Amino acid sequence: MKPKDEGKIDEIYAATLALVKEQGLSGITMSMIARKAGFATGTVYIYFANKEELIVKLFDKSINDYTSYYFAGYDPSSPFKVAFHTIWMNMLRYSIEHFDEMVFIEQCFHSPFISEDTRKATKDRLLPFRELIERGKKEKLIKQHDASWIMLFVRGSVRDLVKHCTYHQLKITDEFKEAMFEMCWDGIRD
Amino acid sequence: MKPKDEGKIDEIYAATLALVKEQGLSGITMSMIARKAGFATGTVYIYFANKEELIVKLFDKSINDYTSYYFAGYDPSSPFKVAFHTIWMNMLRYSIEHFDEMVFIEQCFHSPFISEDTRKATKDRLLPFRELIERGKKEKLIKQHDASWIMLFVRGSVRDLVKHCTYHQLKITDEFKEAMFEMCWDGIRD
DNA sequence: AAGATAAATGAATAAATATTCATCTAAAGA
DNA sequence: TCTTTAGATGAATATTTATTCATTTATCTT
Repeated sequence: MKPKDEGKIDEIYAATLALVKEQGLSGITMSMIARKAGFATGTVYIYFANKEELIVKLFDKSINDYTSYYFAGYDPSSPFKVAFHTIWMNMLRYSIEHFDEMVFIEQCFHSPFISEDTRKATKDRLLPFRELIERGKKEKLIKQHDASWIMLFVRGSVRDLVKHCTYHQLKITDEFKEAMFEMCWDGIRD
Repeated sequence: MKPKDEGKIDEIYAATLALVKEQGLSGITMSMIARKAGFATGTVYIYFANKEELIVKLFDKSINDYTSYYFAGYDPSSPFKVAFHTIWMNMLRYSIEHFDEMVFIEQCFHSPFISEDTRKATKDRLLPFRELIERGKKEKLIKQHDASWIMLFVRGSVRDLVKHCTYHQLKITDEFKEAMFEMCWDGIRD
């Protein structure tokens, strides 16, 4: 018998992400995905029962990717600013290297494919970040605001920044990264 | 003869925005829009030649709304921090009061309806904000970074923050607004 | 090398959606 | 009031898109 080529799943995912970045979730069809991945339309249905399953599985994978990126190399026992810097740079790196995933996740949040519950569950994934913020508050290094407010403040700026740079093909230099980090840090520090 | 009821256009717009917020641009159909607005499907085609025209016109209107909101009551001759505060609060107010428009604009940027050129033209609308930032740099009140970087930093945090509050039905108190403004300001000031 | 099995194909079919249009109102002007 | 005109309707049609399936192809097992 001929074995399933599991690598094809990743090619289908990649094609879908590329198309969503270009056209949005509303602009893509199963045959476009197949063509972009280099297969016949029917092949996609060997790996996914239907369009919804494809979207939902890709969403799960994307959420996993993004969480593991955020906390890569994060050592909770290191000094607060070091730990914060690690996570901040990880956020930036994720947004740059997985820009299409980020766009896809955002689009899914406003789509019939992803439920309210799934969206809320996603927040829990950021628990380690929340704990770090709480620690920073306890150590009196950052402002005593609600941790959610601080997380939003930090993540929001990272994301919009990467979007802008990607759309305008601006190079994200180390100087730029450090300038942005500095603004974030000055914003939250006590 | 029976006159066209131009008020219907706004009802169609409102229905479209509401649906896009719930379902995303991918999840809406012309008959859904008509039903939500309380008309027959065909009625929508009296006011708009087709779906694309509806989306594009609503996009234009939304972009106009958002620019006029941003600069409402803005007096370029007032002290820098006052002027900045005005625009910042306007951004926040727009994001809150026209949340669905904001979501719609974002979705349009990744859709087949809006061209690359249109997207880029949108940036020019923020020229007065850019000029204000340049002035702040000249007066040595804020950091000497590229104005784009500072604009991104400011807008990104406002938007993500409103999204979060809307999704979680959190009340946006005056205390919250001031805390967020303070973080932004501390982030950019020299 | 031959048989068996499941993947791959893409044209055919089903389902969903956009758009039209014959018919029916409602308002304006005579 | 009557006529005229254009808006409103929603069922019918056209178009697009998802999904299936008979056929072909590739790989594994013996």
